[in-house]
Amino acid sequence: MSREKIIRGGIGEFSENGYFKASMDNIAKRSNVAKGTLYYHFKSKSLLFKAILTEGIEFITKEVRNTLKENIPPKTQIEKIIERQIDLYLEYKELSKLFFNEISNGIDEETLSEVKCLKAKYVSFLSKQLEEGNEWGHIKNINFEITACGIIGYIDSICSLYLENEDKYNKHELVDSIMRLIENIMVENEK
Amino acid sequence: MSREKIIRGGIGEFSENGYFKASMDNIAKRSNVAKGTLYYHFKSKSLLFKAILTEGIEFITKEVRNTLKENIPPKTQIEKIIERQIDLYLEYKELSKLFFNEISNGIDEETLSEVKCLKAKYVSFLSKQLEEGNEWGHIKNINFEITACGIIGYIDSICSLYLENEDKYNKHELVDSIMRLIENIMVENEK
Amino acid sequence: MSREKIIRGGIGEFSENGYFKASMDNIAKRSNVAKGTLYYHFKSKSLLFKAILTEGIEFITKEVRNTLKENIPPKTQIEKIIERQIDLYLEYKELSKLFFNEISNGIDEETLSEVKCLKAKYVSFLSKQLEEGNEWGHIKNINFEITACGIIGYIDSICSLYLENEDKYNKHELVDSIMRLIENIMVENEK
Amino acid sequence: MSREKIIRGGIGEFSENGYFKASMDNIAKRSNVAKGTLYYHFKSKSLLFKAILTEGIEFITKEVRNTLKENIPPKTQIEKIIERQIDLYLEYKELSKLFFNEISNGIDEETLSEVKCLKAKYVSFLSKQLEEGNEWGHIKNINFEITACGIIGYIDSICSLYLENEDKYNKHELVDSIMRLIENIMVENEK
DNA sequence: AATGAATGAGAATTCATTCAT
DNA sequence: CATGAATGAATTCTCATTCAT
Repeated sequence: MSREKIIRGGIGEFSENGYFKASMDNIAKRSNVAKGTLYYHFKSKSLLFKAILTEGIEFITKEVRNTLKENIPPKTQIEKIIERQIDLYLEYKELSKLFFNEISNGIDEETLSEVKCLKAKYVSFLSKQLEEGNEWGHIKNINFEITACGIIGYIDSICSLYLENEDKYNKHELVDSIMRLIENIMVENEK
Repeated sequence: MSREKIIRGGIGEFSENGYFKASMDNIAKRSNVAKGTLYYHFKSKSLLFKAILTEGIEFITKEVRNTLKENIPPKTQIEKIIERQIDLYLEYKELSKLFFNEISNGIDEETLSEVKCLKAKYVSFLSKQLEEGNEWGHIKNINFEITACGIIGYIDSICSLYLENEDKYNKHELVDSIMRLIENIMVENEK
Repeated sequence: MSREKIIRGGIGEFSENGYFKASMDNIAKRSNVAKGTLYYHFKSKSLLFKAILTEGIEFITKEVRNTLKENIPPKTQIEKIIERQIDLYLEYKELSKLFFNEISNGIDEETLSEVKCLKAKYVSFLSKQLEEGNEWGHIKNINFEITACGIIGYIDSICSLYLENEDKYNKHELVDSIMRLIENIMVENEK
Repeated sequence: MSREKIIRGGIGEFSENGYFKASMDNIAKRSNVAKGTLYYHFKSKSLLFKAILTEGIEFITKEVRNTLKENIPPKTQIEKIIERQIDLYLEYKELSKLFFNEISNGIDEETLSEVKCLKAKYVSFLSKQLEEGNEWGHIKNINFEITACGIIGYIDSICSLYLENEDKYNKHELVDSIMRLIENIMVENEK
């Protein structure tokens, strides 16, 4: 029970203040547990952070994977994936902010590298989808790892823009702006 | 003289450790000045940070603007800009890491918003280039602000990837991966 | 337990060195607690100072009030009050020095005004005693607030003098010197 | 020229913020001189403070002494002195606040004791006036040093009260409240 | 499992003072 | 006489972590 409360409280505190300005005191308050309880469940601040990030990214990856369906054109597949990721980003914006922006310098080496590994896996997953899609397409000579990584940065960037100007932009425009870019490397075979 | 030394020392310390883990003590040591000197030139840590970021982004923006030439096709124009930005990112990687990744939560409100403003101006600049380029092209219905913002996130993301795996990837692949994406929205008139 | 130790240590340090030269480090040492403990119990130096002053003046006021008895001539009443206050001043000289002398400029606005309020209440209390006493006496046209305030300044001033020259003066002379002054405005009815 | 400017600037800064919160930086700014100039004229902060206090008290003492006239009744003499002191207090309130309230703990031992000496001299002067006046009067058994010291505390206290509530009280009430107290120990011979 | 008082290392910041010009 | 950049010791305050209950 407490563990769950702490994870939720931690997501809020970390995403609102960033890893460093987040304090264990505040997390305890937000979670309605005593400070000692934090340390009963998690050995340290950075381990709590890692747990949140790990569980968060696992959840998001699973959700995105669930959009995969068989027998649909790869272009549509990619589109679905991107659409789903954007939706998840906007729905779980706190978690997303953590995952995409708080993985920066200063966090202790070990945690940092484990989290980077999680992110790399996600890039790898998207990369494979692109590659697979491309097998049916006609564009060669593209480095899919790089492109996948770039697309994730692209999505992060525009979702942040959207969240800061929710009235100014339209959710559809986000997906559109990416699809416009990648549709040409994902041309169907029959063409 | 001292001021210059501090700016240089600050860039190193901030980009290596991030805003929060960076300490004024270390900055003083790196800069070879006494701690008090830091405060003689900059009223606070966050103001030093802001100064570094402001001067840094101004330098980068100016450099990128210098690639603009008249009478060349807009697609080439954009390509030059992106190429230049990637080169600058990789050359001034410390500064770039600061500008692209350290603008996150936790930094004090005022500094944060001023820095966001600087970034927004940069997005705006790129956006205008895209728009102008497009006037000669044939694709409509694209939100240039969003696309420009996304492209910047894309560049940041792949440059970081590159810097962490310098042996694995090739600098040309970076530029390529973007150009492949945007060349289709930047088709020349005569087509 | 710690809180009590800190209050005691704080009284000593503050009265010995004044608010500004008193250091939290020293207070921690005097109180035999770690520096962090100070901040666990009191949010800041000025809040610790305020707590000490507030609790101190409450104690003193209560003690002085306890000297009030019914059915004794007002002149005697006043005499008892003044005698008691002087005794308390000399007994709790550290606290008294704080209350009477350390409420000066430089302390942060909020603390300062709250402490001034405490002092004003004390003036008010003495003023009422004078006024009540006077109802039985014969002197009119005196501003009791001003007189009460002045008497407190008088007491402070002579007690300080006494404490700095304990061998030179005699405790009785202190009370005497005031009573000689006010006995004429506190003449009994029957006269 | 500079010296004079610094003294004036110092009085303002010290009385507004107290000795400790006053900063040499601010004094320099208020005085329109560079910080180095401060140290050209005064070896240290506490020596500047001492200079201000010494010159100030000398000025005030001289002014009060000037009210002395020959061949007037001692009671009237005392009254004139007190009236003059109150007037000076209110006219030079900044300086007065310094002289009466900023002589507290924390200031370095040497300066402190010299300033205390100045104050003692002033007490002594008033004491002599009381004593002399009394020779013509009829009250014995009073310690004039103590009474003089108390009266000075009384005056300080009520002047502070007045300055904080200038609308509430009347300047005449201040003098009155003291004279009412001391007139009885200053009865003329012929009575 | 859970608590919260206590800790102390580490950080930012201040400011009187110095000194080369 | 006057300056102001540079200094560094001292100070307040923060906060992750521990531990007895």
